[in-house]
Amino acid sequence: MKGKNEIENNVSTEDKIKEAAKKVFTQKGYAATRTRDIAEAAGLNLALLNYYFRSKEKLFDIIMLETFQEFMQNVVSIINAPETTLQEKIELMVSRYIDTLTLHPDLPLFIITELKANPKKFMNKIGMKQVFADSYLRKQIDEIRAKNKTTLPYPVHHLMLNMMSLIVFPFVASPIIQNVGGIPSEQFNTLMQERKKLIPMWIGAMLQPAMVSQEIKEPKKEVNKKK
Amino acid sequence: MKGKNEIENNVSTEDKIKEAAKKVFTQKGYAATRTRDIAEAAGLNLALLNYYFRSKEKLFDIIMLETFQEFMQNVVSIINAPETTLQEKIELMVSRYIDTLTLHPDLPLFIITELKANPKKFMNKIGMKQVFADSYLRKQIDEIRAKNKTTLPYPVHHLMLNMMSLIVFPFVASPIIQNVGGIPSEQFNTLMQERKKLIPMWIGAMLQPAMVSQEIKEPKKEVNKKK
DNA sequence: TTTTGATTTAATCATTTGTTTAAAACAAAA
DNA sequence: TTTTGTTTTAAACAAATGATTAAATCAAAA
Repeated sequence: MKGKNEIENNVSTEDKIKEAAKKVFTQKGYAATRTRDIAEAAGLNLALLNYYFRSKEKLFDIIMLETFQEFMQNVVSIINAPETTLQEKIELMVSRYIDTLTLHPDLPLFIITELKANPKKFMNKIGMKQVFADSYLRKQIDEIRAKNKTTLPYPVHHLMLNMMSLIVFPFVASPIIQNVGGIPSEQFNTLMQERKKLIPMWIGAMLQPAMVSQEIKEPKKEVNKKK
Repeated sequence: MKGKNEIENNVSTEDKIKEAAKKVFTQKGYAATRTRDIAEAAGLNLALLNYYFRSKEKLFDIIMLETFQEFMQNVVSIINAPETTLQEKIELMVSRYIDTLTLHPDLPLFIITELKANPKKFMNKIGMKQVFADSYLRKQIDEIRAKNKTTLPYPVHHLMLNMMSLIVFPFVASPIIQNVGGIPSEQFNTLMQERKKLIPMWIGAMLQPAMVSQEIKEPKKEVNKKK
């Protein structure tokens, strides 16, 4: 026999709950969300959460895992494509991430916070160690270094770190940038769009042997200029 | 008359509470910390928190404000010094921030999370809008741009954004970097130390008119190379 | 020493919050 | 229509949690 809700408004209550849970959890974090918040956001009776998912924690684990995988999948398929050049890979990653984060700016802070709150719990279930080390992207970077007959004056890790920093941090820090830095949200989005072109350029520069020791050309400072 | 605790072990109970509160709050965030956690961390009776600070929230507000100001003070004094060159300012900021964050890696995530959870509350009390826009650093960057007879192909905001991203993000994302990226904590710290020299170099490169459109020199890709 | 006001403690309170339960509503099968 | 298994609801429970209280303790002043 079948319950009434297999298809209702085209979406099952189970999915309504997941949708609402994802919204509230990613916005406020596990500790700050009340099961009642989720029920209200879903427009459903509180008891349904436990009926479908047993407990707040089990529901959260599902959301957390799905969100994390969704977030990482973005990058995995790109960095392992054999048919794109390094330049293309970088441009693709930057562009796709900025689009994703513009739509879902809460994701990175959510993932980082919850992973930090409970590292052991998710570390295993995620099985994602070495994604970068074994990637095709990594192979291509090594190729560049060989071709240029130069060793970058720093471990490759910095490159990946820089790329993620330049892409993700502005979104993570947007509460500060917008409130403290006094940058309104439209201007913020414009800046992020500009970065689609700028970040690949900056990363490119970091791969140039020529820029090994850049110094800033600036007017000599005179101390006590004001006497 | 005087209570017994004016000086005890050289530190008042009020300060013990603040110290413990700062530790627990910055580590777990407001929502996830229990007043009992703080009392236990301080080795004090639970009721003392309310005796000295009235409520969890009032105690939190004090910690939050002090922490934020401490975090910002680092930068304010540096970027407004008239006697240092731009290059020196950048090196100083990078170096000091990396040292601070190595000692207190929880600070940025804490500040960002709590500011996001309650923007209105802290926005006003902080009075820190326009710190960058009015800074001496900003003036110096504009000088460089004039001197180089080039306009950077992007708004100045990106520079400050990049610097903060390159410095702060690795610490914010350290749960991912260490657990998912499989980088142990000693190697992580080594990387951060390396960045004291690298970040000023990278930022320097971003100020060069020459690097306006860097492209990566790489071997041409052949599709189906494995055929 | 006694007194006094501040500080600390153990116990308790009231509210919030995750979860359960028993009954009602429902939709499909018989 | 009646039966049956599923889904939903209102109500209640138990534990957690922030806050309060009244008594005990303490250190300095008288």
